[in-house]
Amino acid sequence: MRLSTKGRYGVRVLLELALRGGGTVPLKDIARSQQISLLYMEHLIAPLISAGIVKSVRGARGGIRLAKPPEEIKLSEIVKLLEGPISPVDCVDNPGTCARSSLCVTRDIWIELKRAIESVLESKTLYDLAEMQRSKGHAFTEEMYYI
Amino acid sequence: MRLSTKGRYGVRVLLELALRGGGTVPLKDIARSQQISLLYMEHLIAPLISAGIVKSVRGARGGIRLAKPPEEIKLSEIVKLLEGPISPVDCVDNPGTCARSSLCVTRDIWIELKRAIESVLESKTLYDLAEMQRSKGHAFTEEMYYI
DNA sequence: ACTATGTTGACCATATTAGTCAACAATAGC
DNA sequence: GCTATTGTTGACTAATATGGTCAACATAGT
Repeated sequence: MRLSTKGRYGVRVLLELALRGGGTVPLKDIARSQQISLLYMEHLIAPLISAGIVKSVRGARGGIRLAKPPEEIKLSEIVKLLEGPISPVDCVDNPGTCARSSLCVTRDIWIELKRAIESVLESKTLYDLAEMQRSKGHAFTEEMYYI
Repeated sequence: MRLSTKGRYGVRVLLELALRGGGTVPLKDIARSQQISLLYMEHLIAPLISAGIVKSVRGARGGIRLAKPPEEIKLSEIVKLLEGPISPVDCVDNPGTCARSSLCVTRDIWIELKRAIESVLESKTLYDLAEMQRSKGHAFTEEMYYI
């Protein structure tokens, strides 16, 4: 039940965008403040751009910004885009993968588990995270100049 | 957020033991009815034996059985033994792994996520699963002879 | 003794993860 | 229009995890 760096990094990057406000931010700056490899980050961003969560601007003084207001971006979206389906096992979304799906009670448990996970991730938006961050008394500046 | 075969197989094996009642069952039989490689299953069982969830008997007419009543075996135990800690990311259990843990709101989300997962797995025992299976109208026999 | 089981550790193929590199595309500013 | 600065893409790679097999051994029943 682990999250890979994709999901973790992705959420951090988008949270930083939310905290910075609406401006376009070069990948390099985010990579530095989040201490993520720039080249790796580029690959993380790609699916977020395709999905219309992030908008990018090429060329000098380019960068990325949120394509939607933070309150419209749920964590579940981000995690699904970067980690794939939430389901702990395949048969949850796709009963056909296992012949005993219809009789299987372990599947029922995994369904319940998926719902529990999804309910947490559906209930939080980037706006919520940004608010949490601000109420911790550490807005963007501190994160920015870390290290 | 995926479960490996270890966790899935492990739960299925133990559920079959619970459904069969208290008797000692050869690994071979379980491997056959669950369609799991016997040699792989042996490795799955080992940590369950060490943890005192399963008792084994060597030699002719040997096998395994539950070491405790099914209602005392929570799914969370099984999953933890076979998959490792429930936490979606390391910093949840071990804040020291990341210098920003104390200021990090994404960590707070992962903590919430862990709690949601744990709450599902803590609330279900093998007894509950066995009951669910029986009330589905498909007790052990059907599972047993499933090819 | 012999056979039927479980135990252990070494081994292996494949997939996934986490990244790097190089070539390219587009934009701003001169 | 040139150049520096950015993002885009696909190929590549090292390390690790996954899912399994094999062989040697330990132990119990007949």
